[in-house]
This record gives sequence, structure tokens and C-alpha cells, in this order.
Amino acid sequence: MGIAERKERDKEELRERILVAAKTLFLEKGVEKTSIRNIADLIEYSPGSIYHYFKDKNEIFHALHQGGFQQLMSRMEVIASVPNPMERLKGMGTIYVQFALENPDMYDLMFIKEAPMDHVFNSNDEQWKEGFGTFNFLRATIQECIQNGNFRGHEEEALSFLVWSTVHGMVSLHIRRRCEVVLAQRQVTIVQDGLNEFFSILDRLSS
Amino acid sequence: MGIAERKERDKEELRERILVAAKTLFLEKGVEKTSIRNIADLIEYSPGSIYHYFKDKNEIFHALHQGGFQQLMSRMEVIASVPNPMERLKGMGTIYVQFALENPDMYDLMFIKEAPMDHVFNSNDEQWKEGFGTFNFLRATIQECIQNGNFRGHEEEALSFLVWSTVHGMVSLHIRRRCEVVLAQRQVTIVQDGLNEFFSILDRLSS
DNA sequence: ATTAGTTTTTAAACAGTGTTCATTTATTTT
DNA sequence: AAAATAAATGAACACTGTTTAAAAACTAAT
Repeated sequence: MGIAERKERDKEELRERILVAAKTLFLEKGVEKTSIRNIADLIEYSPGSIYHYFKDKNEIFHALHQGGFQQLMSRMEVIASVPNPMERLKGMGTIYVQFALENPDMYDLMFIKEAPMDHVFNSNDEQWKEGFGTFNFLRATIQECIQNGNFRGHEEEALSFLVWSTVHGMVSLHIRRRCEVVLAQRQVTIVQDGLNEFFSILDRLSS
Repeated sequence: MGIAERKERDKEELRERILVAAKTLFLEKGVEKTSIRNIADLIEYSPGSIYHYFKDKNEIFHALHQGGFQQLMSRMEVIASVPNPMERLKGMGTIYVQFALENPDMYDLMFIKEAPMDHVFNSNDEQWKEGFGTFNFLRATIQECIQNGNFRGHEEEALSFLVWSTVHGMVSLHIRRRCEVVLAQRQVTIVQDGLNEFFSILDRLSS
């Protein structure tokens, strides 16, 4: 009676092949410019067969980004043990920007794309709870900074939002290609340079 | 010989009607999901006729994009006369956030929406100097701040990008509703609170 | 007023898209 | 081997941006 199991494995394997092909093409030409036919061509199946494994194109992308928040969170956990909260805060910024620039499509879906947020909030969505966790990690770190005497006079939640906004602003302007118009000659380094300016400001605030 | 002038006016009027229809649909359903046929239907012309007034769909977006920058720029010009560059910088932040929150759809179109940026970048001459204008105004103000002894050790362009990113980050997280889940109880005030935290930091950097 | 010339508008066509579905093909169970 | 089930197909539908030859509308000259 191992046949059903083998079929289940086969089905899962094809599902995985679709995801791998989709991810390859998404990263290569972008999500919008990748067609179902492109994916089907790459795995040498008919376009229709893909709809046996995924409801629509969105579900393919959804499946791909599913681990997005988990990935980001697990990256953050690497520096959770850094004792100095200011150093940890800067490390978080670096990791956040790195994650966004290395996975622009994922980041786009997680933080930029127009999405039915009500639905995300209502359904016990694992992904956003992870996002909630990431923000709480930031907030806890900033609270520690305040307790250590940094950011005197600042309010923890609003400051956390400001810090989040700063790194989000830089990477989202980059991802949505708004730097190109205004910073043509240094669009490659501008996010890193901006982040360094930010760190420089943080240092000045803590001394 | 007023015929040529009248025809010119008629042509300009239809061009304007196309832009109004396009703006309506872009803000309503997004650039990507608005088709030339949608625009043509709304103004009760054939799809092909639109190509007599605009080279392609990108050029329609470009025209609207440009108009948005002019609006923002004219708001900025109101405080161009403020002598203290630090005060002017804060005023610019206030105006920027105000513009974004009062015209979220237009802001979305200008700074967040997935849109063909190649066209904006490639168009030469005076037109994209307008788009440049707002950022250059920011850069000039920050340069003045540096000359006045503020932001010592900072690089003008990267710092300008950082400041832009900060305000953009706050309003874009708000517009794309990423605050709601994480800051459920103060989503109305969080952008203003974050901006005040930012101003507080700027003040601390200048003293 | 008629003709000629110019401009504007149109409809059809091309090559592409996401998605659906009846039909065919392959596999498993009886 | 036959019946039942599952999977894959390819054609079709309704779209998309864009091009283009033909038609219509309008102006200018005779």
C-alpha cells in the first residue's frame, strides 16, 4: 500500500518543481513579467497543469514567500545574543537592509505590495505574526537602549516606528526604483551610504 | 485664421481628457491594472486614438507623475523663504507628510506604486528637472545646515537620502497599512508621533 | 461648390497575458 | 482485461499593449 504515498510524493515533487521554476523566473525577470506559460515551459508541462497544484499565480508567489517572515526572524535571532542593545540595534538594521536587498520580491510582498490586510489580520496568519515578532524584537531592543540611558526623552513605540520607517524607507525607495531618477550615479551604494549615515546619527545620540 | 488655434485647443482638451480619465483609473485600480481600452472607454474614444496623443502607456503615467511633483514642489516653495535651514528642513518634513496624508493616492502613484521608471529616467531636459526639484531643494537645505555647522561629519547627498527615506518610510507604511497590525491602538497618530521623534532627533543633532 | 489635401479616428490584427474546462492520456484498482 | 480514478493537455475565453491600413472628418484651394 505504498502507492498512495508514492503518488503523494510525486505530486509534492512536481509542486516543488513548479515553485523552483517560478522562483528562478521571478528572480530573473520579475514576478509581473513571468507568465504561467513561462513556468510551464521551464518544467516542460502544459500551462493548465499548474492550476492542479496552485489556485492561481498569486498562490505560487504566496507559497514562495511563506517563509519570508520566518527567514527574516531567523536572521534576526542570530544577533539576539549581542549584549549591547545599541550594537544590536545597528545589527538589526544591517540585517534588515541586507534581507530586503537580497530578496527584493519577498520584501516587496511583505511590506510594500497592496495586500488585503484585513484578511491577514483576521485569519490567524502565521506570516504576519512573525512580522509582529520582528517589530516586537525591535521595540524590546530600543526599550533596552532607553533603559541604558540612550534616546533620553524619546518614546519607545514612536521611536521604534521611526527606526523601522527609516530602513523601510531606504529599501522601498530602492526596490520601487525611486532613487534612480534622483541619484543616478550612485544608486548602487546609496542605501548602504544612507544606512551608515543612520548609524552615525545613532552613535551621536548615544554618546 | 483662428482655426489652427481652435484645433490646437481641441487637441489639448482631448489630451487633458485622456489624462483625467487615466488619473481616475490609475488611482482607482492602479497603473498596471488600467488598460488603454479602459481609458478609451471612459472618454468614449477608440483605443488607437490615444496613441495620437501619447506615445505609449508609460508617457501617460509620466505626465501624471510630473504633475504630482509640481504640486508637491509648489507646496515646498511656500517655506523656501524661511531663513534658518534647520527650521526649513523641519517645515519640509511637515509639508511632505501633510501632502502624503492628504493625497495618499497621488503619493502612492508618485513614490510607491510599481510603475515604469525607465521612462522617467530616460526623458531628458527640463521635464525631469522638475522631478529633481524637490529632492534638490532638500539637498540644498541640508547643505546649508552643514555649512551652518549642523550635521558635522555627514555627507550631504547620503544624508538627504536618509531624511527623505525617513519621512517616506513613515507615510508609505501608513498608506500601505502596515502599521495597523503592529500599532493597532495608535495608527492615527503614529505618523505624527514618529515625525515629532524625528524632529527631536534633528534638534539634538544641531545643538 | 467641388476637389484635393490634411488631420483625426477607427476597427482589425498581432502577439502576448491569466485562467478555465472538456477531452485525452496515464495509472491504479477491480 | 475492464472499469475507475487521477493527471495532463491544448484549445478556448477574455483580456492586455501596440501597430496600421482604411475610413471619416475637416480645412484649404480652385
